[in-house]
Amino acid sequence: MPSYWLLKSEPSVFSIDDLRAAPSQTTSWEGVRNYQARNFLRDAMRVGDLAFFYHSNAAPPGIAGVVEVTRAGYPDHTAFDPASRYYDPRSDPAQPTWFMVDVKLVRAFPRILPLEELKRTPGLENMLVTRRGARLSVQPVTEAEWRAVLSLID
DNA sequence: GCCAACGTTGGC
DNA sequence: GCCAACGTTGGC
Repeated sequence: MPSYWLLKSEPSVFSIDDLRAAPSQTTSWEGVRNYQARNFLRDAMRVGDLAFFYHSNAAPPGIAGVVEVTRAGYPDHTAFDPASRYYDPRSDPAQPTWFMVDVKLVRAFPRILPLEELKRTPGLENMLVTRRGARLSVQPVTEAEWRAVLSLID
């Protein structure tokens, strides 16, 4: 059984359209610099897991589609690159602090599912992304929540 | 652009 | 180990 996740990205940085245009519609999910989110990337996400692609800092913010994990956690090399916006000199290549996964586009929704709609959907009251102040950029999603979200589209 | 909520840092 | 200060996230 796959596990379910939600991955946040600012579309001005990397949107679902950018993923659609990427080679093999696949990208590395780099730049996560939060320990709780890192732990999910490093320890929990498995090949075949599915994730919602969430547009944060967008108008409107919301879920844009679905991606699949195609490579499990491995060191985020952007932390070692001084030219990268994600550079972290404290991450030691011999014992990396930060990790990433690879994800491939499964589907872009025909419309963005706005956060506001998620918030008033029965069954999503406890979904992390609908909770105020939930800043975590990699979030677990329950199977019931996963289905409830998809029922808004399909 | 504002600002509340949150995570991290660092002095003690 | 506490906690105030600071920086960041992200909705609005």
